[in-house]
Amino acid sequence: MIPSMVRKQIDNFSLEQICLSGQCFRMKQEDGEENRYSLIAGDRYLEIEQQGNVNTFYCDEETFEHFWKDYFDLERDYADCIGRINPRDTYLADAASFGAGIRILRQDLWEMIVTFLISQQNNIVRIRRCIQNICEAYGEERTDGRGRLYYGFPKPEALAGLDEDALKACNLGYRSKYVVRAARSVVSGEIDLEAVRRMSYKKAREELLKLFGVGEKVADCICLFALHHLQAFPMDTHMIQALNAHYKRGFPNRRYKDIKGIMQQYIFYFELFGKK
DNA sequence: GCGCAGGTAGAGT
DNA sequence: ACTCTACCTGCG
Repeated sequence: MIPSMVRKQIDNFSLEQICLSGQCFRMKQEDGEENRYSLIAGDRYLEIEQQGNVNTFYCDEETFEHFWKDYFDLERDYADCIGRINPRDTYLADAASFGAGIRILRQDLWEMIVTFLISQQNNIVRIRRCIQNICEAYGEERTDGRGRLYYGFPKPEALAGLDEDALKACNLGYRSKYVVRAARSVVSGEIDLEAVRRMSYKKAREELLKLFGVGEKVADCICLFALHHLQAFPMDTHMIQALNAHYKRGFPNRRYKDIKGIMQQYIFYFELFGKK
């Protein structure tokens, strides 16, 4: 049987940039295969090949239309967002031009809660390893299209019963208890993820802040990368530095009110990878 | 050895 | 309302 695939031309879409922009820790470039990426989202596995603006998604049409199109936010016109940048703001214009291929994904809520709990005071290499570790230890085994084994993301139920320090074995360090307690909060119904999904940005943020270990930065990352609240503007150390250097009179929140999160990603990515 | 990496909770002013 | 510090771990 020939594996099914979907081929699409898409502008402003760079898998490399999405992969590096630090919002998705389960997408990686396949070694030895230059333009090929693999991605695990929840329990789904996808391979994509990217040559210029031609993208081949290795899945059937139905799955692409129903899931991945939405996941990668392919319906949104990012050129239009970039076009809204104040031309006199050369810093933001440069950042956006550098990161034009970034897209804000629509990732799984539970997965983002755990991922960004792990991200605090941590570096990207280790974050990826931590996630890989908990998936291998507590995620369900699955096989991809080529018969290779991979692990889904551990469900709250799989983590809720653990000792608070159990995930230190997965290199989470002091973040172990944050993750275990979050799992308990979900399983006990103390926080209702389905309800959070339906909430406004303000309400969802408030709700997420109730979780032990979730502060403002992590709550905003979850709002942006899982709930697609584009008003969210996560402030981490890099953003504080960038805003101090380039927006002494404050970031123009009003102008970008409904797409601040996209601008945040351009700045963040530019700060990390754009400087020579 | 020491400081830091995409923070946060808790205690102390 | 601020400011300070401990917190795991690995890497330079």
